[in-house]
Amino acid sequence: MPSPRKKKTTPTKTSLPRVRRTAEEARQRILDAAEARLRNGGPEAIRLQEIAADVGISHPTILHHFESRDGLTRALGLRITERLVADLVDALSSKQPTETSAEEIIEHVFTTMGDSGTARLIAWRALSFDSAEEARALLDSVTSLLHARRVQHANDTGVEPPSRQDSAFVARLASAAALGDSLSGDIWTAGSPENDQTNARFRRWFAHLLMEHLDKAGC
Amino acid sequence: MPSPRKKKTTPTKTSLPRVRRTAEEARQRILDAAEARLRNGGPEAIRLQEIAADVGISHPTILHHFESRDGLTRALGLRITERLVADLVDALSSKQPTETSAEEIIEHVFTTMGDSGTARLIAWRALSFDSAEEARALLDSVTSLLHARRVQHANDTGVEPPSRQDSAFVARLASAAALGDSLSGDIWTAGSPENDQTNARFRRWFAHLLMEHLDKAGC
DNA sequence: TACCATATCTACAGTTCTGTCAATAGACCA
DNA sequence: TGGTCTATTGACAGAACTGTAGATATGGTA
Repeated sequence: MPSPRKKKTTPTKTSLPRVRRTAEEARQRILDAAEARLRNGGPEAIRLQEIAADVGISHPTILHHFESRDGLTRALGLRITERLVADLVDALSSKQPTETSAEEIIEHVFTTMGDSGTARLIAWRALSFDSAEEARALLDSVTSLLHARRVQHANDTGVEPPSRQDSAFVARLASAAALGDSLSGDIWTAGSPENDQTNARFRRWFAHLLMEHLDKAGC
Repeated sequence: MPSPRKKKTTPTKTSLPRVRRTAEEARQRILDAAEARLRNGGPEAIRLQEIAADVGISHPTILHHFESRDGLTRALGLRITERLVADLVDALSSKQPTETSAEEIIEHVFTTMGDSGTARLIAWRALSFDSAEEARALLDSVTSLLHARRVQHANDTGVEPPSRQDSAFVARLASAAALGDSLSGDIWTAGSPENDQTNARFRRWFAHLLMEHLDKAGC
C-alpha cells in the first residue's frame, strides 16, 4: 500500500454529487442559510454543520469561503446592515418629500424591522461583536437624506428649516423605537387576540406623535 | 481497599477548600457571575465552567442548583426582568406626580437600560427564548402606575384624563426607544468625542418630545 | 456526641463543534 | 485533448462544553 493514509478510497461509499458554483453564488447561498437559522433559532443556532446541511454542502466548504466561523458571522452582519440601509435609502429617495408622508416612512421602518426579523438580526449583531465602525457611515447617509428632504420641504413651504441635529435625532428615535419595539413588542400584546391591530395602532400613534414634532420643526 | 472505585483518594491532590453556603446564597452568587459574563461577553459567554471559576466553585454545583444550563439562563432572565420592573415601579410610585416630572422618569429609564447593560440582557432574552409570559404581568403593572399618575394629575389640574391605551402606548414607546437606543446608540455616536453629551442631548430631546404629547393628552 | 440532609467535590462519559489536510472533481482554456 | 485552477469533499484532530455518578465534607439538630 503506497497510501500514507490508512485506506479510505472505499468505492462502496458513494460520494455526494458535487455541484460546483461560482464563489459568489456559494457565498450567497451560505449566507442565506445562516440568516434563516439566525432568525428562527437565535444567536446560538449558527452551526457550521447545520448550515452546510441546509445548503446541501459539507461544512469545510463554508470555511473555505469565509475563513472561519467568525468570518461568516461578520459577513452576515454586514450584509444585514447594508440591506436594511439600502431599503431605507430607497424609501426616502424614491418619492418627492411631499408625496411620501413621514407616516408612510415610519410605517415602512417598523414593517421592515418587524416582518422580516431584521430586528432580531440587528440585536444579535449588537450583542455579539463591535459593529459600530461599518454601520456608522451607512446610518449617516440615512440622516443626510432625511435632512435634505426636510430642508427642501421647508424651503418649498417657506418655513424655517430644521437643524441637522434635529434630523439626526428623528432618525435615531425612529430606528431605536422600531428596533426596541420589534424585540419587545410581543410582550406588550401577548395574550390578546387583536395583536396585529394593537401593533398597527401603536405604530400609527407613534407616527402621529413624530409628525406633530415635524410639523413644528419642519417636515 | 473497600473502595469500589479504582483508587483516587489520592491525598497528594489537595481538594479545594469547600465553602458551604445556603442554597439561596449560592444561587445568587452564581446568577451574579452569569450576569457579568453575559454583559461583557455576549450571549455565547454563558459557560458553566467559566461561571463556576468566577464564583470559585466547581461547575457541577451550578447544575445542582439550576438543574441544567437552560434552567440557569431561565432563572437569569427572570431575575433581570423582575429587577428592571421593580426599579421602574419604584421610580413611578416614590413621588407625587407633580414632583417627579416625566422628564426625570424618562431619563431614569434610559439610564437604567444603558448604564448597567440591562438592554443587552433584555435583548438577549428576547432573542434566546420565549419570554413573553412572565414579563407581561410585570409590564402591565408599570402601565397601570403610569396611567394612575396621569389620571390623578388630570384631575388635579382639571383637564381631560387620558385614555388607558394612550398611557400604554407612552410606556411602550419609552421602553422600546430606551431598549433600541441602548443597543444601537453606540453606532450613532461612534467616533465623535462628545458621545456622552450627544447621548444625553438625545434623551432630553426625546423627553421633551414626549412631554409635549403628555401636556396635550394629560400628564 | 452521633446523625442527617445536602452542598460540594473529583473524575469521567458522551456529544458536538470548529478547523485542518490531502484527495477529488467540475469548469474553463490552450 | 490535456492541463490548470479551485470549489468541494471525507476523515480526522483537538478542544470545549454539558451533564452524570459516586464520594465527601459541612452545618444544623436531636
